Amino acid sequence: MLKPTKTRPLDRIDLAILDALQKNSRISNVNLAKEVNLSASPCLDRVKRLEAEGYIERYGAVLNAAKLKFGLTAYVEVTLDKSTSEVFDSFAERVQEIKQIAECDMVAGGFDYLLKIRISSMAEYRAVLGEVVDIPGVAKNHTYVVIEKIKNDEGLPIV
Amino acid sequence: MLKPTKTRPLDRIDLAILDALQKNSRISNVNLAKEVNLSASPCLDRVKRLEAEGYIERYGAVLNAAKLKFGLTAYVEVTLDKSTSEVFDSFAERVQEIKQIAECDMVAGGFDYLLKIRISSMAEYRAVLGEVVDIPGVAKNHTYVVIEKIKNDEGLPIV
DNA sequence: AGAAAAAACAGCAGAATATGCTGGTTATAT
DNA sequence: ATATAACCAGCATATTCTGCTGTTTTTTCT
Repeated sequence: MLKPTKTRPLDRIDLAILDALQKNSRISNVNLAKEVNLSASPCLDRVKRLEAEGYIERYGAVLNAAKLKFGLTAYVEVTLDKSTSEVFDSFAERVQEIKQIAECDMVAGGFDYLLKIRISSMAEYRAVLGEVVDIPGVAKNHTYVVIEKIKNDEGLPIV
Repeated sequence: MLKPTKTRPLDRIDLAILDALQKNSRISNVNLAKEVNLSASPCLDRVKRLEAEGYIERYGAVLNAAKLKFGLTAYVEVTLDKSTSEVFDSFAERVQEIKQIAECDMVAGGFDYLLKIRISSMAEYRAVLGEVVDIPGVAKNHTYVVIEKIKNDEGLPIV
């Protein structure tokens, strides 16, 4: 019989560590320990455990999109004309290859996929849209260009 | 007379540094230097400069949403019934307060705002939707629940 | 409730890293 | 061609990481 991996629930300190790290992943361990009222060693132990248990997927830097020529964002709704796993799979595959597609979700409620694309200009948007509509099975699409960012994704509200 | 701040374009090494950091912000400076074929000091200088010039907005940890009770994602399209700056402002203000709203963009092309919400259950979704429709000026909304994540946002494709 | 076991904790020491400084090189502009 | 400025590598010191030890607290089982 398979013993389930011992998965202790997270306590208040674990959540404080996760929140501190998602707000600033380059904080030194000693400062992190101070922030969560722990000494350095147990704090480091907990961070290692949270990493090992998969609560932390990765540490990343958030870059300034506008300064790096990705100032425009658009959402594209895509409808496929056939619902076969073959069409789904080839669509998913092509989506990985088009680097301007930042995110792609399969959704329920009216169309099939919602794409978030990041581009530098409408000319580049036009080029990307051309690539998307050429994917086999794509029947319809509709684009919504972002005019203003109202709320930025700053991580999970775990506190 | 105001001298424009000397803004040198980014070279290949700068881009390599930014890409390495967005993929792993906790890399040590000496390893980062190795990766971009530099010695430690100039590498650190460049990182500091990229931070100061705003290319790096912040360093964060990406947490596992499913393990932290945010396993469901939904997109909500919202249409307002009046286009006054007063309605816009109060909407933006309320959006900041509702913590399940991870992202909010004002868009052109059919409706006014696209919300990305993260919740743990349909019951919580129902509660959040109630809060959204109670914001003054909200006329219509439509929800698309995410069935499958096809492509995750892994940062800007700067290489 | 009490004893045994397990987990968590703080402090310490050696290894690794960050960081400011110096001198030398390369690129840029006049 | 020369002067100027930016960039680079290496070094020294201060800080931080990280594994280890003994102690305390919490949990579990009787």
